[in-house]
Amino acid sequence: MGKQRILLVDDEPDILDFIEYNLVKEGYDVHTANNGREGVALAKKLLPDLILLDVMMPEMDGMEACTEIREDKSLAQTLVAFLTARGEDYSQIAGFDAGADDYILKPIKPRVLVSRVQALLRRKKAASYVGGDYDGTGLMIDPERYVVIHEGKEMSLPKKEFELLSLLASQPGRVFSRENILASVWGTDVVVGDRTIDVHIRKLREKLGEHYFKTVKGVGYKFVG
Amino acid sequence: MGKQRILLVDDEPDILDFIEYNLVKEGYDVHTANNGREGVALAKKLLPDLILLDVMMPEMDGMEACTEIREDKSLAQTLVAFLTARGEDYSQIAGFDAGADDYILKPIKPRVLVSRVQALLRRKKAASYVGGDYDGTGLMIDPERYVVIHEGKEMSLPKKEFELLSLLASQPGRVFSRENILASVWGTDVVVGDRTIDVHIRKLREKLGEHYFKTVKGVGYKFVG
DNA sequence: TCTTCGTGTTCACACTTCCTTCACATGTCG
DNA sequence: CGACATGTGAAGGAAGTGTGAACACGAAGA
Repeated sequence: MGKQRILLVDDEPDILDFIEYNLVKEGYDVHTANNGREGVALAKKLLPDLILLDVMMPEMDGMEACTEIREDKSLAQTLVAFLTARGEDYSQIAGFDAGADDYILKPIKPRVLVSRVQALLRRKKAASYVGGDYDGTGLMIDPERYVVIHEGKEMSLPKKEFELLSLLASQPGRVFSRENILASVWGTDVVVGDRTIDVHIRKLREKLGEHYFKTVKGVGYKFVG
Repeated sequence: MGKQRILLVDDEPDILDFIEYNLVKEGYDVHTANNGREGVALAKKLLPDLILLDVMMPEMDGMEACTEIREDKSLAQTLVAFLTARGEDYSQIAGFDAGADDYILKPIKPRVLVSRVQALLRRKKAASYVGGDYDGTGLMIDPERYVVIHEGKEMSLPKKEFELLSLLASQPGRVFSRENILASVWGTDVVVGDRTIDVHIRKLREKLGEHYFKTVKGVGYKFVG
């Protein structure tokens, strides 16, 4: 399942570095942006697991950004946490529910930050798998045993295929762009041609059946339960 | 099963030292953490046999930690015991069942502690046979004597092979990553190349048969009953 | 002391599977 | 019909694992 990805958005480079350092140390895949606009744009590409959003920023502040994030369906699974200074107009934040999942107070203490982040991501991880109970007909993905149960048969898939399937099936019906898929399954630093995705999709189709994977031309692929 | 591993979580260094001393003396492999957050993180790496958890701690208290531990399937086999001071709000603890296996009252008396711990781990040991009752065909593991009964024949395995087998067979079907295996069988401080694992797997295959051990490329190994 | 054996580790090499790429075919939409 | 995106088959390379053998070490015994 690779590293979990965090997007960090703040306009102060010092704070960016500081938080990034602490999260990278814990093994997260951390990306940064300097303002809300950049942050939202990057979020759509990366599909991070968690976005840490400073409230006070130029260009687009945290709450605006959060609102946009919440409007984007592809980011429905992404958690958002605000970073707020104690002195800031708290009522405004508390009163206006932009859909954040957590609030973290500045000044930031590394341990607190890390444990909050871990807690958030743990909850997400626990809830991120498909199919729920197996009814005998559908498709069930079991990440712990690394197998897929399909029409009663248990089959094991190669790593990349398994991860690709896991991603698509995590939100049935949702279209994932090639960019999204590359970022999630291959990671952001690996460079592979995007035709590679097609080939893996083909293999999944061969193994599980055509109908599960729908191609959306010019956009990407989606899983249909 | 070699030394049994105990993770001790408490925020008071004195108590940590005191308990650690007493348990090490009894031959346990003791690790420590200073708060719940650290404790949970360490538990996932070490997969200890028993976790002793102070109830009152900063960062993350014992009950929170226990709840999280119980949510992690890889720790399903791990026992949890609370350390509680007589004065602490006992009703809260008794009322909220976080899934602890035992409660040990402070102040801690060495003899009591040790005997409770031994009792807990004995129960665990007794319950660690594979395949339930022995039907003459399967595989049975006897941790007391470092012996495996396979197809009616009793055979003794070298330490590392035995521990590796015990680990994999403790949760048949589950894939263990090389990282997990190293932490559990070799411990966290020993440094060995992970190809070593392959070699031990090979030996187990030679002795017990290919089919028990399935390789999941890029991920790890799993035991198939 | 010297040998012998069992164990644990590492290494080099063989092998298999998987991943990726490419070229070309097919399909879709204006 | 073009222009573009995706499907398909095959081929090469990369990554990960299996395998045989050598070495180090300590224990047990001659």
